[in-house]
Amino acid sequence: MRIVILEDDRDQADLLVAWLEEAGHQCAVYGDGNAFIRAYNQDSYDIVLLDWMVPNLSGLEVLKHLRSHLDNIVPVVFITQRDAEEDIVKALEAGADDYMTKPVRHRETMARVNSIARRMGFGDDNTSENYDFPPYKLDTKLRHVSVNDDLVEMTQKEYELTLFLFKNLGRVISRGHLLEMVWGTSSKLNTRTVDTHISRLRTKLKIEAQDNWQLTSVYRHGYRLEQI
Amino acid sequence: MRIVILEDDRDQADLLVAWLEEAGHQCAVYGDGNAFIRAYNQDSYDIVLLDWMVPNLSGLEVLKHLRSHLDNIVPVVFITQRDAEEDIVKALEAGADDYMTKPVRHRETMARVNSIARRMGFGDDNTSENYDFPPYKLDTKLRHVSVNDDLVEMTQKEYELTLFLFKNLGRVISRGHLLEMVWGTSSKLNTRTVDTHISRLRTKLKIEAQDNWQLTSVYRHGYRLEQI
DNA sequence: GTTTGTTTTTACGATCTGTAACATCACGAA
DNA sequence: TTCGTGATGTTACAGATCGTAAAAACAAAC
Repeated sequence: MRIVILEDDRDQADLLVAWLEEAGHQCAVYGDGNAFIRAYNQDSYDIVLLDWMVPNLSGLEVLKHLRSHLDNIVPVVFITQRDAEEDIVKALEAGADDYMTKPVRHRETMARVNSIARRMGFGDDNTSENYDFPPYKLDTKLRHVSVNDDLVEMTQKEYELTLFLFKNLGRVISRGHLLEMVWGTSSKLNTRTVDTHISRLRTKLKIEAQDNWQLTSVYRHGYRLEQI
Repeated sequence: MRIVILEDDRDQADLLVAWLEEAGHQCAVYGDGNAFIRAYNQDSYDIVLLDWMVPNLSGLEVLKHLRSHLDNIVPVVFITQRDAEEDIVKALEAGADDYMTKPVRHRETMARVNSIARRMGFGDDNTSENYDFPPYKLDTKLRHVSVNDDLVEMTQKEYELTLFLFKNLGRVISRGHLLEMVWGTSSKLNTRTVDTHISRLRTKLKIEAQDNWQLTSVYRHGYRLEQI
């Protein structure tokens, strides 16, 4: 998964990155609040790890900005000093999903990240979970998508993209994010492949014909599938 | 939120700023009445904290000037000595929304600020709210704006700006404030982007054709959308 | 090698958005 | 009051971005 970390302590960040990359995740690290927000303006991630004490803008400020302006769905794990209990309350109230206290430990970190991953259905393929958002149905076992119970003929890539979009319903997903999670190619941002596939999905899923669904582009960012 | 503080005691101000920034707010501090008014001439805020005793112009004078010349909507919290009860009456009569007595305490301060924040709808995502100001209607779910039930074709930026203006009906909003809340860019004040977009909105919303609506510029400040 | 189905690139028109340009307006100084 | 300076209103435009169709590249099966 794509994980972004806000942490000004270099060593601390390196440690987290090492653990997470070992587990097969992709990490981006920013050292201060403004850099983090600038980055999130251009891109999207699957998990956010926020340190409380960072230069420039506190983690809490970043969190509030994230929730109100950028993404109020992405899971956020807050990292704070062990003794600052009231910080925890504030962080959770402001929309954090979980927290850890410093010093962070390997097992705990991976447990929390994996828990989120599982909850998001990113585990292995044993999550034979199905999705039912009328008129759409996804059968993850058979890799079938249907509209009003009519099977939609889809290629591999189209199915993967559809599944990912449904897993991130309501969120703006950057092209980089899609390329990485669906195509597996990091870098390589100067391609129009994503756009082409989105266009094809719009046709195949008959999005236009549904009055409560839209698959919209967000200028200079990416795409969002939502039910309204 | 954007909070401006008038307080000449450096320590006192630092304390307030620390608390407020910790809670994710953005603060500006001025030490005397004239500086405060000069600042408010150039910018707008979501909350004003006014100390009673400041050099140059008393808090009450500042408040009166603020209400009569600058902004008679922004919530003002007045800070006064514990024993000066008559000051409180005067302050509330002059248009203050709330007051606190010195020495200010953490819990109390945050409670009052949060209350205002909640009242202003800055709390959580009350984004499912719709707005109905005839002949204008905003559907925040569909991100649609209509005039006399005719859908107005808008780009995303235009919609965001419209929404923000309606959320701040009757208030003068500085360009800096708009750039920060709609564009997400602090700094960068030497652009005419806001003006251009406002102009486009005037056309699309047919402001001129409505005899009880105006979207006016306030010289060297910003813009105000109001129903008259 | 050919066929067939999939994926990516290319191409081009439409759309979005900030800047430039210039006319007009507001305000303060003389 | 008049005048000058800087701010605003508005339109035009340029560069970037997006939608989509069609061509090209690729890959697997025959």
